[in-house]
Amino acid sequence: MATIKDIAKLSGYSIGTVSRVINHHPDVSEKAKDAIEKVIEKENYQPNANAKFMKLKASNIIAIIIKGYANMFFFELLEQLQSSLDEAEQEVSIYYLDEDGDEVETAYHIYVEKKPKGFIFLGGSLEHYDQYFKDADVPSVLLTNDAKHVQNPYVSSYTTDNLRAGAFAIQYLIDHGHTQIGVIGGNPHSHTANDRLAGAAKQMQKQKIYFDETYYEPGRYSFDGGYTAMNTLLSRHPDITAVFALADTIAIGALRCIKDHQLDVPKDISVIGFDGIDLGQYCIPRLTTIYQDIEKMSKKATENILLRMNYHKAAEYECIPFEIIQGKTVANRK
Amino acid sequence: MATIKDIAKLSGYSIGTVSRVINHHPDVSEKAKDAIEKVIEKENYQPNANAKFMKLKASNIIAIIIKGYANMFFFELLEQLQSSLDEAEQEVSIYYLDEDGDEVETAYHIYVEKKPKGFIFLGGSLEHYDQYFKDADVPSVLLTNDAKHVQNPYVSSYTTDNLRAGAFAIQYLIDHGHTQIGVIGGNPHSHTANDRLAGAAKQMQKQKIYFDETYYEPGRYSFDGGYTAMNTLLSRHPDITAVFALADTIAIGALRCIKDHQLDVPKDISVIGFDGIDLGQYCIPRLTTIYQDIEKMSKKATENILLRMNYHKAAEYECIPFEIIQGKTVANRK
DNA sequence: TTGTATGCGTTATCAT
DNA sequence: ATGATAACGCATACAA
Repeated sequence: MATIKDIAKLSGYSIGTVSRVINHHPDVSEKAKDAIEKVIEKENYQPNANAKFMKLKASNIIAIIIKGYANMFFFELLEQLQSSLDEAEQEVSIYYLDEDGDEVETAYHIYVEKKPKGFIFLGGSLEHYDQYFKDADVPSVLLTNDAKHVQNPYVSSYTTDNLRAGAFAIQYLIDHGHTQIGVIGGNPHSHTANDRLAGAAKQMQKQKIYFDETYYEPGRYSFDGGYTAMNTLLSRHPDITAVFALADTIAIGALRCIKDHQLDVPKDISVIGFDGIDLGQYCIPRLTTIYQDIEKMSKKATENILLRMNYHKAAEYECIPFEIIQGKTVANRK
Repeated sequence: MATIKDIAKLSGYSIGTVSRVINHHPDVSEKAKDAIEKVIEKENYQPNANAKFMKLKASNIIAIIIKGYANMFFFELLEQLQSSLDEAEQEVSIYYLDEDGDEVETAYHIYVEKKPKGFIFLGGSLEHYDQYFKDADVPSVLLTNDAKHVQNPYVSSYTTDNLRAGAFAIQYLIDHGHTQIGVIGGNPHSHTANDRLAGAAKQMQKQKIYFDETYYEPGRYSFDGGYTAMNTLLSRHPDITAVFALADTIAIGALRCIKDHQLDVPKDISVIGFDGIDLGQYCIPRLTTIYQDIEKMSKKATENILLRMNYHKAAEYECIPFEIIQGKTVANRK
């Protein structure tokens, strides 16, 4: 492994000049540049990033931290983010962590080691943010969860209005004549799931539809989680005519479960999902679902973080409007 | 951000002693340990990994490098690997790179910066391996592609026998009475796809089934790639009765495409996939597919790399037997 | 334009 | 058991 010293020795120049060539500094003669670059090429020299970052007070990257690496929705959101950031010619590093890892701790490690100019969090709730980042001044954006409770001027957030969207999904089912409605997926620790559920429950109450905890079955964010939850719900309430799945992956598991009960979607049971992932439109039948506007979400996130990296500005918390994708999994009962 | 120096000053001990406490070295008094740990806790001190790795000649981690981060098959393989490595109490770091990135270059960077004890590659073909790792002695395992061509005693590989598996899939269709068979997915740069295709073509030739390049349509490893390829194939050969998709994601896209042509799977057209991902068993109808034994594959990979990390041993190249998952997407035409 | 010297936060090797 | 210090690879301020 060649180091900068080796390159210096081999090229006949000093490490100072070599360093300047590596980092494309001006004040260096063409001759020196050519000679040094030749040696670098020949030796297959790679600068040691550890040594490099140790010196730097701030790098030029934005770090994206993704919580829950099997989440297809985040994948699509990530793609959008990357293309937005590419356009702005902004370097990014991506870090994945487990669904029950501590995203703030991870971020702090990255902060210490890589000194990114900003953070974008996909998922997570940023608890104990202040504990770690008490005297840091890096702008962050939290996506899909609200950051108001973080109470930190450096943390913005863009979210879908889960409460309203949950209510909307239920109203959509009601408009199609459903009165026996179940809800599946999520867990008490997930803010997003809780809000969607709360919105759904409130809307049912408002419309005088009977709904109690037996009509809700939690489950992991996976196909299997959806299958299992649907199974439980179906054994408890065989008479339901519609189900609101708190995520598309869950809906897809439910679809399969319903089929295995010799029932038809949407004739016997209607299903509405949440997220609007690609896969939903490859399902048979195509999934009806609440679409989170990932394009707008990532645009806003990119703009905001780019802006706040340069100018000091207060954090903002915004709700992005959702839409409905009318697939083929909701039947009209009227 | 507190450094080891601050901790030393605040605790009244020297940085040497602090370092010993951090790294759980023996020769340190209980008293010093307690005092120092208290300060570390209070200051929320995190060692700077850059400085740490700069000193270390070798870390204790195994690096897993995944090429193509939207590949569901790799996700499931990764899960298996992680549980195997967890069992062996082996620390791992995971790195993703784009489908058309250079996995060897990435690995070399990681090698220089993190000095892992071993590499596991998911996907990729390790071209130019020797160019980068000429005098490194890190054991590696390549999964899903064969490493014989790498010709390096440090690189093992475990693969499904794609050639035989491709032939097997075709024979399965022939056994069910199909004689007009198309193949979709993959590209000329993918070894795996090439082998599966070659196996398929050979088997058709052997069984005197007519097959030329118009019966094959390449495509990206995605739902959309499958949809598009199927669409093209169908317009070229509306009379085919069966399709071999070179990956499950591609098969799922094809399923949707066939449906959109008002055709039924499997009545009008049969579909067989490759990989055996979870999602396939949530499809409607359940996907018939070639299952790659990811459990065995990851067990072997783990054993081999753990072994070779400790004893010097030649690389091995092994084929893992595949199986068929008999779903509901292949009809009997006889 | 180029070279030299210092320091970044750690670990490890000496002493003590 | 503990402290002092060299060394890791690099960037940079300063000197030449």
